Order: sequence, then structure tokens, then C-alpha cells
Amino acid sequence: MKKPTMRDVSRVSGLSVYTVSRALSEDPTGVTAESRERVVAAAKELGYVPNRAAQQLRRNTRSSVAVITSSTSNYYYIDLMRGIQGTLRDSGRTVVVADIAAEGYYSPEIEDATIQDLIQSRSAGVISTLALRQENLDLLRDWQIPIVFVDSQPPATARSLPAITMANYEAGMQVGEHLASHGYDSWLFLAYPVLWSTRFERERGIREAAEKFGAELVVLESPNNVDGAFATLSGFLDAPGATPPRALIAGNNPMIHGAYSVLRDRGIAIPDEVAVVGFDDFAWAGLLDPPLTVLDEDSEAIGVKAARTLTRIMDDQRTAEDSGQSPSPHYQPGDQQEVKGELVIRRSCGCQSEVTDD
Amino acid sequence: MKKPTMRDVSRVSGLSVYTVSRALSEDPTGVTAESRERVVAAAKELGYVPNRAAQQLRRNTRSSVAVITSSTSNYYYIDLMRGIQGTLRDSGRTVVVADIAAEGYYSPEIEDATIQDLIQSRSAGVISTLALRQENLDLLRDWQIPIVFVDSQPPATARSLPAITMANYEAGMQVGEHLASHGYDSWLFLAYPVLWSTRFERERGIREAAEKFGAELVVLESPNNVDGAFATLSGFLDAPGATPPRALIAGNNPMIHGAYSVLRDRGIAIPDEVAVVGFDDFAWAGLLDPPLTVLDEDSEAIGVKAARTLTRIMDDQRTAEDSGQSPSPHYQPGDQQEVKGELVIRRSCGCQSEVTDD
DNA sequence: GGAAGTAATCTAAACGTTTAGGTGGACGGT
DNA sequence: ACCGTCCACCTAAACGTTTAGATTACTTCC
Repeated sequence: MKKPTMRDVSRVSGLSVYTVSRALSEDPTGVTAESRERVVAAAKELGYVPNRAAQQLRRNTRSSVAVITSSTSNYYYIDLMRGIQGTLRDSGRTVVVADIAAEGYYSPEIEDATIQDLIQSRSAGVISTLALRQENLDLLRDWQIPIVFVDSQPPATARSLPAITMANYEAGMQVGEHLASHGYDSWLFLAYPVLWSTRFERERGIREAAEKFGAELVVLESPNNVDGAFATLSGFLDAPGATPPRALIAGNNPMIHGAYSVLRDRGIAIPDEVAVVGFDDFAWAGLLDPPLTVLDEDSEAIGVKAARTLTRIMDDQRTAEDSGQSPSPHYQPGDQQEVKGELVIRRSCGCQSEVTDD
Repeated sequence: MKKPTMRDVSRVSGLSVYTVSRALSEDPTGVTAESRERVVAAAKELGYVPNRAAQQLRRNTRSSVAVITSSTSNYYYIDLMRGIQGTLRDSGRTVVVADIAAEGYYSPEIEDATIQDLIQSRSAGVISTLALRQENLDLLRDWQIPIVFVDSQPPATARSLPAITMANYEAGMQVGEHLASHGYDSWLFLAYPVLWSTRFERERGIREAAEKFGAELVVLESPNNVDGAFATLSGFLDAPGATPPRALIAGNNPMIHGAYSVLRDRGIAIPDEVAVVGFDDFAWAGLLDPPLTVLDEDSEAIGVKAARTLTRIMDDQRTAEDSGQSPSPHYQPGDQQEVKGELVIRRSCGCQSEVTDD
């Protein structure tokens, strides 16, 4: 079967391609109801489906939104994507996923290649969970592709770009306060690399809390995956003369997982010997042994907000273009939003009362 | 900044668009090294990036692979995607994610719209975690878009299509045998809808095991999400005269989650009062309370196999087309693979010995 | 020196859409 | 009967690439 084109529909219906195009468009003005019916019938008979590449070329439109992520080892990504997908579906845009730091190891080459790819396919917009290289941000700007950061901040040199983030400093502070309220005075922050920019503010919050409450703080950096966290924490505990902390703060999902595994393997009791608090809630947190106290960031809501912000920017861009103005993305101050995190208290921190959630 | 086209590069370099095109192509034959340098320099100076829509239109090629999923409430999806993404990246194809059953509720309209969309964008191939409507399979066939099913089977009317599945019948059997070995004789299978075709074989295996070992079996169908599972199981237990089963088999991740939540909320001890076995391993299974015995299907390996199979088919297709033959996708018998599941014994089934994993 | 070959380059026609600018006919008002 | 309006429709030119076929310049060989 040869793929039917608009010309075929034109031939079968006996109407010109112009009329066919008009009849099949969103807003079929200038076409009699009867003609349109003939066109639709012919299209159906032939199994005609428009060629998007040709449409995009001619109309100079973009249709897909790329999500740049370090996703796949981090479970919050599922909720985030759900939020993004659900919101974007309504606006009729496709979601393309580009994982540039699979398994927690980041490579600049993959980042560059990915950006090139996005530009080649003339993406409509980008949502990124990672800070990107300045060079690549410049490229996106030149090509007028709007970007929204989620979870992570834009890099220091481009702080005005839209970003939906958690109030990470306050979150770190909050965690620290809670640990202090239990009387713990030696803390360990098991952290992922700074490439994920949430790290910076979270650490700052924790650090200030430690100072304020006179706790001792060790920050331990691990690759952003479970095995790395496991190895890093094991290595720390095995070092000669090392003393385990009284409380452990796990920076994100993989860190939590690694930490729980290490503690369980060594028979260290949570929370009696070491208390644990994690960042980023996830479905199973309440069913772990013991149920994990986390600072929850509501990833789905963040995803929804990011998608909405991006949609607004893209829509503005299109109307600006239609009225002949510059199609540069127009960012507003309100495009930077902070979402408050919430401490979900379960038992790993030492609290008795477990909140009833799932 | 106006977006530079090939014509601009041609003007700046002083060479024709033909030479520019050749010089920038993968295999720059018929161009002097010097000319090519001039072209590359001009392209770089202008910040030229080829327009993929134009390329696709002219070359009649496809570049992106769509993953159709019911993903986002099911955690095995992460591992699956990791397998697919990693494999496909190497072959230079983009991955597009289309979620047609978010939250476990499926809608045929979304399925149809998604398929239309895939055809419009002339996708190179499809990987689907769900059985699709016959009508849509016909469409994909007409448009010569190859498809590989993962996890799920193709629908009954198209059994010859490629599929990478777990040996679900054997898996069900295996679970049944293990429960029987503990002496449990009343089982409850908490299942998701048949739309996810793994359901059928899993149930058959369990059913036959129940017969073989003389156990009583109740099958309870729930929407494919956590809340649905919670409600369904609660409803069952609350029914007048209902007796809780001695063993509960949870059909997949959301079912496990719902079941664990219900049992914990009601203070029913696992495994002493009700033993639990789940399908599909996930990262946290070993850290739950109690650690969950599961039938693991190695989703990442399945993803890798699916992506490899699809890549082979797409490559064949292209070479066939280049040599003037029919570009219909050519499926081989070996494209149907079954991956063996493995019973990972932890404690929720009643076993004492816990395997040390993660 | 000239025929014949070869390699580098060019010109121009596609690919499948959308859309500016025209054509022609029906209608109504004078 | 004439002019002007409107409307449905058409023709043809784009959009940014790739590529078949033509052209040119340069070698090589007799």
C-alpha cells in the first residue's frame, strides 16, 4: 500500500488540494459543508493521515516538548512525569524523554548531543530536571526554545530562567530542626553530586540548622545511584576510627535506598541506633521497615506547574509570532515558583506516632 | 536572530547548497577536504542546525520510536524504560512516551488519538506495554510501522506479532507451588484488568496450581492503581460472611501496594495471618515490612530485548527499502521471546531465610 | 593535441503541506 | 442591463532539505 497524500485525496474527491487542506483543517471556513463531506469521505476511504513533517516544515510550527532528565534511577521522576504528561496532553503536544544522566553518571557529550537533537527537531520547549551547560542554554536562547527547570535551579549564570523548585533551604532547615528536637547531635548528610542543584540549598539549610542547634555535621558525597550510595556509606563506616552518626539525612531516593540497605545489612537499628530522614516522598515510604520519615515535595504538583508555565510561554510565543512580533520566549517573574515541602513524619526519625497515610 | 538555513551556509561559504548538503552528511564523498572545511566553518559561524522536518520530508525517513505505556502508576516501568532508552540511544533514535492509561484507567479514545499521532509523525516503530485494538494494529500495519509488545501479549487476533513477555503461566504456577509448599489452602488473587494481557496467563497458572494442590482460589479484579486495589480488597474483606484468605497473590505493583496497606491498616500480620506474594520485583521490595517475596521479571532485560528486536526490524526495513523491496516490517519467529521469571524469596510468604539482595 | 575518463561541483526538481493571490459565478441593488 | 460583493474554489509559490542529471575542470593515455 502506497501512502496516500493530500493529492490523492484531491483526486478522489475531485476537489483541489487547497480545498482538501482547508476542509481538513481545524477551522474549515470557506468550504461548503458538502465539499467537506466529500473530502472527509475520500480521506477516510484512502486512509489518509497528514504528514506532520510536511506540516511543520510549511507552517514552521513545533509540536513536541522535551523532558531532560536524569530520571531513571530516581523514583520521584514517575510522579513528575505524570504531572507533566497529563498537563501537556491537553495542549496536544507530544512528550519526548531524553535521559542525559542515566544511572546517575552524567556526561557532557550526551548533554550536547541531546541539545543538538532538540534543536534539529525544532522542539517547542524544554523541561529540564538538571542544570545545563551555559553554552547549551545560549543555544536554546538563540533558537528561541523556551525552557523551564523543575526541581533543579538554572545554573548561576542564568538565574532569571523559569524554575519550579522546592523551597530547599527551608526544607533542609526543617529536617535539621526535627532532628534537633529529638536531641540528636551528630548528623550525616548523604548527598548526591551538585549537578543536581537542589543539593546546594538543601545542604545550606541543613548546615545552618546544625550550627544553630550545635550539632556536628558530616557531608558525604556519593554518585547519584543506589550502588554508589551503598558503597560510599559503607566506605565511611569502615574507615578506621569512624563513628556512626546519630542521625542520617538521605538526600534523595537512591541515597535513602543505599542507606537503608547498609544499615539493615549491618544490623544497625533504625531509629534506635541511627535515625533516618529522607528527601522526596515515594509510594513505598510508609511501608518500609521502619516506615520512613521524609520531606515530601509533591513531585506531581511540580510537574503540573512546570508544564503549565511552559505551555503559557509557548502560547504567548505563538501569538506574538502571529502578530509579527519577536518570537523570543517571554519569561515573567511569576515563572519562578517555590513549592513548600512538607515533613511527613513516620517512624525512622524516632517519632512514635505514625501518621496514617497509605 | 533569524534561523540560518542551508542556503545561508551556501552563501557564506560560496559553495552551492548541494555541496553544503554533501559536506555535512554522514558520508561526505564527492567533496574535497578543503570545501568541506569551508562549509563546516561557515555552518559553525552561522550556528546552522539542520531542520529535521525538512530532512524527514525529503528523505522519507523516520526517526523516533514511541513507547505506549500505562506506565505511571507502575514502577516496573522505570526499569523497562531504562532498558529501552539505553539500547535505543545508540541507534540514534529518539524515544517518545505516550501514556494511554494514566492512573490505571484506560480509554479507547486516547488510544486511537495516540495511534493517529504516531502515524502523523511517521514514527519509526512502536513498543507497547498494552494490547491494542485490532483496528489500530491494522493501521500500523498499513503504514508499515513495526511494533513490539513488551510484557503484554498482542491481542488474540494478531498472535504472530513480536512480543517479549515473561513466562507468565509458569510464573503463576511457580507462585502457586510455593504457596502450596507452605501448606496454605485458601488463596486470593488480587488482579488488574485483562487489558494488561499478562493477567490471563498468570491467572491460568495460578488456577491450575490451585487445582493441582487442592487449594481454594478467589480471583478479585481491581482497577490498575493503588487506590482501586485498596478499595477492592477492603470491600471484599468487609463483605458479610467473608473469610480472609490464608495467602494473597498480588498481581503487580499497585496491587501489592494496595494489599500491604489494607493488611497493615487492619493489623493483619504478614505472613502469620495472611501470607503475601507479589508479581514484579521493584527496588524497595526487600526493605518493606516484612520484606516481600516476589516473582521477579527483570524488566530492564525485557526492555533491552524489546529495543533490540525493534531495532533489527527497523534496520531490515530500511535496507529492504533501499534495495527497492517492500518496506513491510518483516517479523521472525525468534521475535517472540519468553523471559523466565524468578521467585525471589523474602519473608512475606512465610519463609524464614531471607535472601540477601540489594 | 585530442579523446576519454574522472572527480568536484552546480542546477533544478522533488518531498507533502499551507496559503497568498486569482478566477468565476451567484446574488442583490440600482 | 450593469456593477459590486461575496463566496467557494483554484493555481502556484513557498517551507528547507536531498539527489538525479548536467556541467565543468582536470587527468590520463594514445
